[in-house]
Amino acid sequence: MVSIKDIAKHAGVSISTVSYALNGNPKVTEETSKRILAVAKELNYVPNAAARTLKKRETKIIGAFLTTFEGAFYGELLQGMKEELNKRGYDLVICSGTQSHRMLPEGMLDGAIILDRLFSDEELLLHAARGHKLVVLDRELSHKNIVQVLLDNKAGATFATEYLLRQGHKKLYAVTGPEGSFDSEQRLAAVRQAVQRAGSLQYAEIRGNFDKASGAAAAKRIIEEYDGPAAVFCLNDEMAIGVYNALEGTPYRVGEHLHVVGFDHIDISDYMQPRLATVDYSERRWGALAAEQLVKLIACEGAEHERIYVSLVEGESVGRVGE
Amino acid sequence: MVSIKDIAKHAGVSISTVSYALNGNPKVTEETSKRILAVAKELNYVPNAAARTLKKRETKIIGAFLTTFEGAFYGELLQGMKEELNKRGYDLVICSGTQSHRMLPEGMLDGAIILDRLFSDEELLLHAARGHKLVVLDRELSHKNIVQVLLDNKAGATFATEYLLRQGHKKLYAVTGPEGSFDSEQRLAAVRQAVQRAGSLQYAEIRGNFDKASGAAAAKRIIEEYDGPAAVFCLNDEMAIGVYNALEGTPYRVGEHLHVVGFDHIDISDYMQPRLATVDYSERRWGALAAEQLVKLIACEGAEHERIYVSLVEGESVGRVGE
DNA sequence: TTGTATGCGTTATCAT
DNA sequence: ATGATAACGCATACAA
Repeated sequence: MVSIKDIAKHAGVSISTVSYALNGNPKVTEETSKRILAVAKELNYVPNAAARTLKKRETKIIGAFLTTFEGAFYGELLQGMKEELNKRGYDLVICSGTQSHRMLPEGMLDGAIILDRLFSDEELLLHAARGHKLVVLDRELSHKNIVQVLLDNKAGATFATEYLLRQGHKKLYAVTGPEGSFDSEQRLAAVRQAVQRAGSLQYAEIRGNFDKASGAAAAKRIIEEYDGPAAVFCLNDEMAIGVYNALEGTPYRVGEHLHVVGFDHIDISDYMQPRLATVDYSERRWGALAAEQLVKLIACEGAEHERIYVSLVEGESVGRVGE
Repeated sequence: MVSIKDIAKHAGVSISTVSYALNGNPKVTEETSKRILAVAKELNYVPNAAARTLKKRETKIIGAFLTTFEGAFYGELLQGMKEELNKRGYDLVICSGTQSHRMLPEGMLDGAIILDRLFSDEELLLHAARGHKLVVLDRELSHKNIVQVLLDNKAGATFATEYLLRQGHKKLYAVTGPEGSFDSEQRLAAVRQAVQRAGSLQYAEIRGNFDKASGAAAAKRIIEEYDGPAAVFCLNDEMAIGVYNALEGTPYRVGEHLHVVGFDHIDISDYMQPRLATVDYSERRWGALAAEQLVKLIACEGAEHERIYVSLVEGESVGRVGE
């Protein structure tokens, strides 16, 4: 490995001069600087990250933590983060699994964006207490080193529910996410509120898991007790796909017998037959905003909690009933 | 930040004793060791990664480089890598974009798995020449510090093409991936070979981009010049979805007018109507094998090039013609 | 068994 | 404008 010491030797200067030259410090002459840079290139010099980090106590790397790489990989969200971070001189790495949590306290990251139930609130608060900067996308958590950038789940779920009610539906199912999911719980709370406001109607909740299989299972149960048009709010699109699949080969049709709304507006929802009504938001913007707030937090520039706005996308998966 | 120096002070021993104790070196008494560990826990000690790396010249972190985070295609692949690496004491981080390439030469990674056309062959060879260990999943590259773990594209494309021919098809389209894609080129070569072997039949290639839009564009063109059943081998499933979409609202049907085969066996291919014929392989196994080889390479245990086997999944997207 | 001392590659402070 | 030198936190060879 070639270090600044080698460069110094070859250029006939001291290591401090080399360091200055490499970092563009104006203290060193244009002349020597140019010579040093040339030698550095000649020797294929690359600075050692560990040494720089040890000295400067920063890595210029941000970690995004996901529960798993599978399923919805949050492609656009991550892309949004990456672009924003790169613009601001940071690199992004994606991490998953409890093993990788060590990277935060060990100082390999200047900050982290959390979308990962494998982190407990306590653990995050501990890291924050040690001075690590965090942005959480999947929970509410109060600490001066933590900022929240959250989806407006409440608005989304309210839009969806009221849409179903507006279409005349009197029988409503909510298919939830897994136990303890922040998104699921927030959405569910909004549904309950909207249902309560609406007054007399049949309402039931079915526990799901945010995956296709649990959507299909929910559909099966709904079919079994079918006694007229039912509205089904799947708390994410993935489960709505499961509902569609479960109806294949049965006499029941989406938009006719089961009226389905999803959440997330994932790519294929536009291509589903009938087209899936869902709740839309910009993943990219979400990621970019999270990144922006994290950088501000690190720079101590007064980062603030943010909310990502959502909108309803209507579709033929929901038909009118009643009158 | 609390360092071993602090622990030493609190425990009334020297820093080397602390270091030994923390690393489980048997040179230190059970007694003192226990006391030191207790103090460490008490003080919430966490080792500093930069310092450890600077000294040991290893990070125990592997980087996987992707061209982009978008498209949910690599979830299982990454999961396979992660699980295998974790088992072997390594952590995995996912990186994307040329900016992040620096992590490799700067020594933040003990090795890298490459699936990223943003890396040129020259750049990879340069890193390898510097002693960095690489596994490439998207090209053939010869160097003692590089091992290849490649999909058996040739077998897959041959299976797909021969399947179409077996079903009596005489008119064949291949919809390709982007210019310079290794997978696309390998698959295409195999198609050409199979076509040539088959003798007299109509064959045309349409340049695609591995995304839905280019699949749809290809379908439009095929429809325009339609003059009887046509077989369409989309070199990945994503483009096959595009073909399906493009046919919506036209009188043409998949499995009847256009006979489609894809490649990758992505999740939704099983749910498409009609079910998509495609080429299957285990992403998870691919990732695990890549990880395994990389670790071997790092440990200088004679890693070897590997091949991931594939198989054909038949589907109603292809019907019989002729006789 | 424990302590002392050195160096990993940088940055940065202080002399010169 | 440039050089000598001291950290940064840790591992380890060697001394005691």
